[in-house]
Amino acid sequence: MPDQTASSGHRAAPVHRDPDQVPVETALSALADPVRIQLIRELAGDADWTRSCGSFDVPVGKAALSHHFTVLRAAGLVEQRDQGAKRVNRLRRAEFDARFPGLLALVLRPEHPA
Amino acid sequence: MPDQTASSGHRAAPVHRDPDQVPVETALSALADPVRIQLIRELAGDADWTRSCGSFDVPVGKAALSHHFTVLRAAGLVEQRDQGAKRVNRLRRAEFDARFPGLLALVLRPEHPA
DNA sequence: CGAAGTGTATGATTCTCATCGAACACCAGG
DNA sequence: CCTGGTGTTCGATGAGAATCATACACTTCG
Repeated sequence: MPDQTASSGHRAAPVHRDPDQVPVETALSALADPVRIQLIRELAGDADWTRSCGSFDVPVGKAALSHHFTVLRAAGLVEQRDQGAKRVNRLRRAEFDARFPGLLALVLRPEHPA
Repeated sequence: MPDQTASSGHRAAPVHRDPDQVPVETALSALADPVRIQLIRELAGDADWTRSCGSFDVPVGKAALSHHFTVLRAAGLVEQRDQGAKRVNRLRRAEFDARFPGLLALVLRPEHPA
């Protein structure tokens, strides 16, 4: 009977970085990619811990997707948690916004004025 | 006897792009480079039209420097004007900030306290 | 005019990064 | 236990970016 806190296992454990320790240049280059921008936007649209990595509609394979999440974690933009077989995500809104005020808003903002 | 408005000549004329027509991704990748960040920072420290392209203390050659300015122009970050033999620069603070509020501030902000 | 200074254009080189395919590890369910 | 689903890792590939050295165009000044 599986524990309700789930994940009794010992797995790789995703490497996170606190937004406070992220250089500006890293944050900018993390967001300067169309695929990652789309990930952030979709992630912002749903509640925390409701989206698994594979649930995003992006035009890349699994390997590339995994890479993008690594970049996002290293930039302090997303947090990941293992939930059973899946790895679920959370956008670190408050923390990231405290470190880089307004930056997330620019990316989440609806595209092209005209 | 040189005209006081200077530049009687017919030269290449630098290609500019209005910040309103710049995609977010372009702005971010333009600022996601250490050399260009330094250029923006130095440029912000002095008055408009007082800095020529060669007056920046960056660890790259002339060709690469010229390339970086091309990128900055295409991102709507700087404006250039020919003044005699030199090409002088101006940071498009207001216009760029109107298009991407807060972004320039993040880059100009003093680097991580610790 | 000739020389020196400033910036651009071109071509080649190097590096980084995004991507894929395949192999592997882990979890859940029959 | 075996199978299908999820995600990571590895190696290789390709595209794009940054850089340099050289050559060129234009300006200014002697």
